[in-house]
Amino acid sequence: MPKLGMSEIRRPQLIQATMQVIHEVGLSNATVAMIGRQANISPSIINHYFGGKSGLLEATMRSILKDLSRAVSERLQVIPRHQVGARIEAIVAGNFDRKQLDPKVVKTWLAFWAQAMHEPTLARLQRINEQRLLSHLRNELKSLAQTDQVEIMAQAIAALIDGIWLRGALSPKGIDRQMAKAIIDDYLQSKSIPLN
Amino acid sequence: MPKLGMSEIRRPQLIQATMQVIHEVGLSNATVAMIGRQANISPSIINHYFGGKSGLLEATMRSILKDLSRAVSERLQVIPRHQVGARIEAIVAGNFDRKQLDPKVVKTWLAFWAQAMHEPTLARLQRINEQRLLSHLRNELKSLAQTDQVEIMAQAIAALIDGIWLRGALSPKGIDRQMAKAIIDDYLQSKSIPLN
Amino acid sequence: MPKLGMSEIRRPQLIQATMQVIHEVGLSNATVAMIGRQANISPSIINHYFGGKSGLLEATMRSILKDLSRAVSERLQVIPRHQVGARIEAIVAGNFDRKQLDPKVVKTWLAFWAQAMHEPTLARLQRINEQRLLSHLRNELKSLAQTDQVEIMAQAIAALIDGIWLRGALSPKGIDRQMAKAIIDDYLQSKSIPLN
Amino acid sequence: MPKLGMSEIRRPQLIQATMQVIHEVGLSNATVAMIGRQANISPSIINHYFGGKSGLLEATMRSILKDLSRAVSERLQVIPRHQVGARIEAIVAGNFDRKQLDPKVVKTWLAFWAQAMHEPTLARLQRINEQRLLSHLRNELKSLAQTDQVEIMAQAIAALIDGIWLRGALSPKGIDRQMAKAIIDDYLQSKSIPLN
DNA sequence: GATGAATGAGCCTTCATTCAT
DNA sequence: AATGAATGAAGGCTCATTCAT
Repeated sequence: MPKLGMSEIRRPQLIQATMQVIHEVGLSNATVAMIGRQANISPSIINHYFGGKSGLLEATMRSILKDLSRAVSERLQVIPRHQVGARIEAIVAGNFDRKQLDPKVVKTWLAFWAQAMHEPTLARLQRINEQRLLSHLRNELKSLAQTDQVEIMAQAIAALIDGIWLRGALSPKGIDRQMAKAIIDDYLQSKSIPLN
Repeated sequence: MPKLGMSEIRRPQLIQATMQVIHEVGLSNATVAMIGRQANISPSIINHYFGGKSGLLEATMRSILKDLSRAVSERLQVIPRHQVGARIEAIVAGNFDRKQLDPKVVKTWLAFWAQAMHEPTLARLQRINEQRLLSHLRNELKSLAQTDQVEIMAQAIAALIDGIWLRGALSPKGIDRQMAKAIIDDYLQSKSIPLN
Repeated sequence: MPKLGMSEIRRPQLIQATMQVIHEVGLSNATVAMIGRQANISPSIINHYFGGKSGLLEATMRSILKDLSRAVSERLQVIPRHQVGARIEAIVAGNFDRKQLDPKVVKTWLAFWAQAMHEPTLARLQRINEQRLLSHLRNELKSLAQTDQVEIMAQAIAALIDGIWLRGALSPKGIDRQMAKAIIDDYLQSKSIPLN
Repeated sequence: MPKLGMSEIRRPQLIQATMQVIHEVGLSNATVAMIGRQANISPSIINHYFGGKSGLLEATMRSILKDLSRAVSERLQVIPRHQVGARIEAIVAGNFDRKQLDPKVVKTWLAFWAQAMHEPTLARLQRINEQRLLSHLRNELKSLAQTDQVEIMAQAIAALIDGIWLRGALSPKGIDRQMAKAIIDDYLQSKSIPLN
């Protein structure tokens, strides 16, 4: 966790460097030295401010999660409460925001997931994120159906988002934003949710 | 890839040990020595037969993929061609086969995905698997709708399967097989696909 | 030292294989497995018959030394005792016998020397060879000069032989047999030794 | 090759330690750990600065070659151009400089030669040295004889130097500096080169 | 605050050798 | 006589981390 006092210019540089290196060689092959070199920062300082390699990954993920959260919030803010379909589309769009599709970010997500299974700190981070999406969706859906259906639909949409994202991440073609929207809109229509 | 000649008794032991160790400490912390100890096998022989740590992961994933493939095939075999809904349910059920939900297997999958982004051999393995699911689904759906819809539905079901699987994997509660079936059946009903 | 009983066909094969592998990768990188493969012989048998890697090098050098010894003897036998110049030339020619110039043999010699400094068994072998050349030369020269001069000339000729051989071995052009003869003949002439 | 920045005190220590260990157990048995221990330096730092074991050998040989080169140059500098015999004696003496006769150095030379046949970097080093001696000698001799004779004499003296050196290195008595001088002076006299 | 020198722990891998067949 | 499976020991090297400047 970032001690205050670290130059606020260098922090984002370091986080970008972390993602870049993970992009190039993977988390397990990434070394503190590589990351430092990428950011033109001495490796020692990474230890000093982030308390080691895993602290750096945590900070990096916090940054990505914040971006994700903002991408969703911004889109929701401009859509009235009662336009449920549009609001769900906004949530989806936020999850497929351009920043989240950057290959660097994509690879960092995957590395994060694999690592989160073995580091409690990361696991907590992951759980919060997982629940946030669900709760956003439940929130929108609760006016449209009864509890059981709400739960199923929320889980379905969340699964669609994550599933499309994952399959795209693993495919050489990358994540197709249009396709994602088409698939989920189609689902919403099947469920008679008007998109406005 | 496993040279022939390795005792056919020890191979599966070694693969189980690999998954067990990945389960316990994660792929990046897993050492050949740990795996050897777990299987009561000298680390040297692992290198001899699998050509190193990454060869071992590859062999392990091939084994998991074969299990997955069989889990689907077996279920499909007993359902007539024309019962499309049931066949899709069979595909889904195969993907949520008990073996695939074992935490050891789940963690190995995640490690595999993260690693596949940086090792071509693993990437190829991953791509084959990704396509196999899609092609199974397209095959079933093509008698029900026109091409465009088939594609969207196939992608949706694939995404639901992977998304539910992933979210379950990352959740402390694990993967809920009933829930998975409920969500996907609900989707099929929305699409007016009879489940027989 | 070769236990009797080893197939007399395989022994020379193994020695050839040893030199071949030393030629290709050097002694320190040569492994028993490589040598076995080269000779189509299981590595275990090398241990069985030669008592390990160093025993194999010893046997190989014994074989080379025997060849060298024979190359000299054969040439001396056909030259009358009193034709001292010609006999010295014969000794020189034997040391530059075609077999001794084979790159495989050359590299094995160098490896042997380096190793001999640290293995008594090899050192003894080396010492015998070193003395044999000197004593051959002293033998021929003693009728031509007085003791002091004999010693100096014997040492000089021995040094010329070994020096030319060594410099050639280390040069990319290899050992030049004609040049060797020219240099040493020139030396003998300077010393007024008639070549007949 | 040595990255700059390594403490200039420790570099020579490390090179001495390398020779010492080669002296004791030979190059192939020498381990980075042994050398580090000998110099009171952690093995890791050797890799850091020399890029591995072979880099260390290279640095060590460069150091020995520099000593050799200086030993010759110093002696040549104090002898007038026209005293050819004395200058050749100086070259010889430089090659038999006390430092070069140290058993540690002798064994390192032998190890170097054997290794140079299989490592291009070392081979280049070796070739430069081989040519330097010849060109020194040709330079001195060219005023005394015609081209053909010059070449033969240069090769002869070079061979005598290396041959005496090698035979001494391999002999339990070591290299005899007086004997070396006697043999080569004798050769020069036979060739009517005045020693002044 | 920042750096680079230094380290020690540990991992992958190789290999000579042994053993059961 | 011969083999190939198996092992234990060890080596080179990498890397996160610490320390003195």
